[in-house]
Amino acid sequence: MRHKDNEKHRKIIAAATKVFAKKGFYKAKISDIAREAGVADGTIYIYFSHKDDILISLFEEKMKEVLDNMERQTSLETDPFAKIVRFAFLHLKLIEDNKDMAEIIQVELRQSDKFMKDYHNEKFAQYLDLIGDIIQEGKDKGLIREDIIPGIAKRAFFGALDEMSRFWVLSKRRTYDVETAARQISSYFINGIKT
Amino acid sequence: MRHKDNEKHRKIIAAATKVFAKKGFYKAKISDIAREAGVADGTIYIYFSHKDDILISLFEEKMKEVLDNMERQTSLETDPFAKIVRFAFLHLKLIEDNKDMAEIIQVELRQSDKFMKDYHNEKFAQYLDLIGDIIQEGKDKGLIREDIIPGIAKRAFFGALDEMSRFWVLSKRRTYDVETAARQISSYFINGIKT
Amino acid sequence: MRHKDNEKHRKIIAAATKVFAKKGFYKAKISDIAREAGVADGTIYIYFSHKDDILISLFEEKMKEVLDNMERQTSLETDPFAKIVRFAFLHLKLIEDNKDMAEIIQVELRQSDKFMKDYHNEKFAQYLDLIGDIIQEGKDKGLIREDIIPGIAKRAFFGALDEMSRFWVLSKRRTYDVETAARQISSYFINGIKT
Amino acid sequence: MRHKDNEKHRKIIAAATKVFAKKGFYKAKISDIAREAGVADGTIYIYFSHKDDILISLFEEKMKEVLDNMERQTSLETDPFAKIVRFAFLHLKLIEDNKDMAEIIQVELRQSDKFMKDYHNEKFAQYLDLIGDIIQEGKDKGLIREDIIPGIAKRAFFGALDEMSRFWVLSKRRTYDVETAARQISSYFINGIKT
DNA sequence: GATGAATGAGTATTCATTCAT
DNA sequence: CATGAATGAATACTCATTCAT
Repeated sequence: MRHKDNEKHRKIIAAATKVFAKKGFYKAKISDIAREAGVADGTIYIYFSHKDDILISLFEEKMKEVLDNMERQTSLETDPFAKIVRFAFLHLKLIEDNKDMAEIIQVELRQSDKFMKDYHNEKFAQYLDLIGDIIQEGKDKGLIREDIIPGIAKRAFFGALDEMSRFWVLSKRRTYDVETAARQISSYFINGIKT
Repeated sequence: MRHKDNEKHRKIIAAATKVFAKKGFYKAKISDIAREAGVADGTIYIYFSHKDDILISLFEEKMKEVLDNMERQTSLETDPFAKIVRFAFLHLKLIEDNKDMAEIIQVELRQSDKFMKDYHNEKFAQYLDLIGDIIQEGKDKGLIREDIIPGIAKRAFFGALDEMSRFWVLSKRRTYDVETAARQISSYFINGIKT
Repeated sequence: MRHKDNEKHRKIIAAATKVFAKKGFYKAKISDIAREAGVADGTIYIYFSHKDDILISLFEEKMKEVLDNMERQTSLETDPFAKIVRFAFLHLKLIEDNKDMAEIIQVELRQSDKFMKDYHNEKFAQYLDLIGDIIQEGKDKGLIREDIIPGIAKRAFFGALDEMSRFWVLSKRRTYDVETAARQISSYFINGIKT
Repeated sequence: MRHKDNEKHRKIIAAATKVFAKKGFYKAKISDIAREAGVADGTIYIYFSHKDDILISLFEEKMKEVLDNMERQTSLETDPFAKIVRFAFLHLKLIEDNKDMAEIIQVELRQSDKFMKDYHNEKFAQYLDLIGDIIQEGKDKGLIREDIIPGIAKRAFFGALDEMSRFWVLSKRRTYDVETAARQISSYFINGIKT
């Protein structure tokens, strides 16, 4: 009955996304998620072993999707700078289109013990490395200054985008439009590191 | 008995800083903090009305200190770009010198309901505005491009620094030294926005 | 699983009756009641929302039973004076047969905030009105003096019986037998108000 | 410094009367009483050894006064029935004039462990015996029926008055005036027991 | 697989009482 | 005597997790 399994699993993840975003991880009760998903409390433990697991699964599934998508999209461009511009736009667009998810990643995820302590955040490292690879490519092509350290630069660029999205998530409104913010931030970065 | 009051208050804040950083806000028990501070559980409630209050007090006191210090230090420079370099260095140095505090601000603070919901984070806005004011000054002096939007740029710069410090806090090691990171990040930013 | 529900509910009420009578409302711990009922502490909160709710439920259930019984029994007599004699006897007999319950109603019930403040004691008013109605009936039939005020008389009669039972409850012994006390008290009252 | 002692003692008793009546014994905090009395918390423990002691002292002092007064007043009458009428009136008048005190005696006193368990309520027994003595006197004079049992009759009469005052205390209003209630209740009783 | 009643460990907060000043 | 800061024992209630049906 594989089909049915996936169906329940999906419904629980969807319900948890809603409930975590609304109440926060610690305040969200398993029974809230169960009610929202239309299943019994105990059913959740057939698909997830702990409360933390729901949060982590939710994060991993979404991150896999995001990673795949971002990889595909940036590879459509050949110019490293064009890749950077596209990355900025897609990242901020993603936040805009997935407010609940964004709030969970920005705020709630950090409240899970298991996530913060036991979980080596590989997916996030891969996401950062997408930027690192673009920068390295730029350096190889002589487009980016030799003294730029990719390990710092990728974090600086990601941090700039992330702070923008944190602002949007917490202020519950978008002061600047996605395109403007993406263009500004990628322009600082590109001008900042180009040869 | 004013002296004694401040003494206890200080000891509790210091103990809480340690315990929150080690265990996280939700997992930290009042009795842990009391033991660490060398007082009885009940004594904590003479100085703070709730568990949340300890966290918020801790944040406000530190932020006031940081703000005052950062304001004083940046005003020693006259060139806006020199101010930016100094800001980056001081910010990262501060994180390095206050690991516990940094971890609390990065991670734990967001777990306090009262903090996230009822508290308008004025101190943080003022901190960001220190950067915003430098950028505006640079634009006024013709050193920074006219099209740069300070509301986005200040967040991009802060975010770049913050992501670097988050990396340090979470990885529990400093891969790059403070001076290198500060120089890199401020160079991206300055080159990125200068005329 | 309706049967099981009622079973647990009943067991908790029975345990609470015992514990409240022995220790008093404030001193009775939820865990005492749980142990006595043979359930976990948390189980109590499946059936009752607060500690006060146990006390109030306990009171209401017993009062309903008492009221129904008293109404049925007094209606078996046609003579108002015979009704009064029977009321006195049944009231004191009830106390004798339900020492724990009587002590709770006499003493503990008043320690519940919710009971004293938010709860309009309708059941007790109905109980008093059983006496009031008998007196009115007696007046209508010309058996009781015209100047008798039912609102005072019903309280005087109930108070006389209640003081007797308070004495029994607090002294932990019955100095006079139920029948003697009932006959004495109803005789004072009947002779006192008859035409 | 005897005079000063009595002064503080008196102030604390007065404050406690107010606070117990308003909040109830369990909810009244020592610090509430201290504030109301204008002394420090610790000062209360110079004059009383426990919280219960305040309640018990308060009760004893008032009862002594009441007993003395009631004894003096009833001895002014020679006719036992006139004594009964006067007793009823004085008792209800006392309640009316000392609402706070009455509420404490009716309700709060029973919340003190020490009072209910360790304290043999001698003063109250003496108060009841005032009625018992009057009834015995009436029997000796041939005014009251031989079959009347004073131990039951005194409680019936006191209970009638007490229920009336409980009604007044709890309903926070006086539905009938003191004189009417006293006349009614003593008339039931006198007619009920006279030869 | 699904249910949901039952479990019981876990903790912030209160407040009577003490005692150094 | 008076103070009031400090103490720390005491407890109702929550909720993740289990397991008999």
